[in-house]
Amino acid sequence: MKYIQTIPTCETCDLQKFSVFKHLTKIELANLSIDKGCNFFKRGNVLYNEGNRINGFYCVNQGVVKLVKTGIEGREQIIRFAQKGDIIGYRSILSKELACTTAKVIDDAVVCFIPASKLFGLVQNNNSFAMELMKLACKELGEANKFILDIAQKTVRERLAEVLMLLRETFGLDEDHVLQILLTREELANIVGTATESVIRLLSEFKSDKIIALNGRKIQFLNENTLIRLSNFYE
Amino acid sequence: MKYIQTIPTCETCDLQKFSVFKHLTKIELANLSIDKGCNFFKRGNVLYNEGNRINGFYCVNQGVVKLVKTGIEGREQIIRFAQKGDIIGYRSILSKELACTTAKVIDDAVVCFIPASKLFGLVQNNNSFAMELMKLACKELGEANKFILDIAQKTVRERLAEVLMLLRETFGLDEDHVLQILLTREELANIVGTATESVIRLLSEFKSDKIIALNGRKIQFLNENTLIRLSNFYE
DNA sequence: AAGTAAACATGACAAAAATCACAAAAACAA
DNA sequence: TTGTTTTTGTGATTTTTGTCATGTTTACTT
Repeated sequence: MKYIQTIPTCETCDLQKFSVFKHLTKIELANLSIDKGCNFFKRGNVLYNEGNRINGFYCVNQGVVKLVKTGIEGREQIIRFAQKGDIIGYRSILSKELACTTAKVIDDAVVCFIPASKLFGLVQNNNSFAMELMKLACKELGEANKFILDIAQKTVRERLAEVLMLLRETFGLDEDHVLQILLTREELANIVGTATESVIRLLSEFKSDKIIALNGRKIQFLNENTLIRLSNFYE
Repeated sequence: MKYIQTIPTCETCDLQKFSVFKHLTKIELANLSIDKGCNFFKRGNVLYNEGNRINGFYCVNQGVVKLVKTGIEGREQIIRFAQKGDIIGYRSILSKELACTTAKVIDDAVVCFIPASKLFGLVQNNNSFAMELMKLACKELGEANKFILDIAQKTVRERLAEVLMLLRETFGLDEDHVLQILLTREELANIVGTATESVIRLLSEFKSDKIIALNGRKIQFLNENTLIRLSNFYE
């Protein structure tokens, strides 16, 4: 964890245009920058731990953070990812509960920290912001509900196929159709909710079926339609 | 579905004291009652279907409603229950998405319907209400995340034990320790995320272990500590 | 009250997935 | 670079869970 020399100000941060902060006035943005902390975190760094009381929320400026819950015998379940423009920790502030996840950096990141008071201030004074925040929470809730259905009803193969497509949507592919996020097999297993060995086996199966190509942690998408079909996509 | 003669007004509704509406002024409550619909629904009635665009939200005055997502081959997954004082449908209004669940009555219910415009009006003009609503969404999100972990990592037996304890918390027991909600084995399976046969087998197992007693759909709790232990409860 | 449909129960079996054991490869640190 | 740790990969085995078949009981309908 390294202190950043030039703290990106919220006013000049181009991420705010697309984020939950998009309806803030110049003054509100300037005010947001005051008291704001900003740090650089390497892969493996933890922003906060499950069960912590956090007194602010985090805005990811660069890199990728995974939010995980720790279960039986320390086994992690990845709940979601946060990348540039995403905010994390706001749930536990708003519901006045302890953090329900651990936030761990998986791709070297620059993350800003904003005290809870600022969040409450904005909610009080800017209705559009309150609405945006609510929309965000409700969207996440919808996604969580969808995931509950999937994990309850789909096979591991279907879920892995679906997770690959979700990762594709979230992180995109480069010009060679290579997924723009590197995850260990264990991390993949911790999203899908299965054993690491199962992911390894299924990935090689997808590979021999020419659906994907593998090169270390790089996953190249060769046949997305089949992947969608394998995920038992409906609706 | 029967029209109620005497529509309960929001001002006189004693549920509002404990609900998300607790910070509304008398005037706001009176205003909420205008345009409000209120109906009686029998078990099996559907308030709205997954995929519907709903233009209002529902407040449960009496009875129990289950929120389900429909998955593979029509198999239902119960996401949550709503009972007296709970509101449903607000998620899809706030996130401006289609309903992500179907709301089905499982215990004869009186349910009020409030147009979306009223909700937006309150969010705009009453910051405490906006905060309450946010808190609610964030609390639900936390519960959903917890459930994802459970379903991903626990065995069916552990999940059933946990679900029984959750139902106990939500609906309570009578003086004979009988759970105050009647669910079919299939509905239990649709909460736990397993096959109906598995629930039947595990319930009889719990019964022969003297953890519960069964009488039709009535479940009597004989040994809650063992149930908690079986649920692999930690933290 | 009789007939029909739904829910409950149980056994046998099959499928899916976890676990264990171990080896090879890759990543990391000194 | 070398040694160490982590990650990846594979086979064998066991456990868990789902599916299918069938019979019984209970609830609902007319």
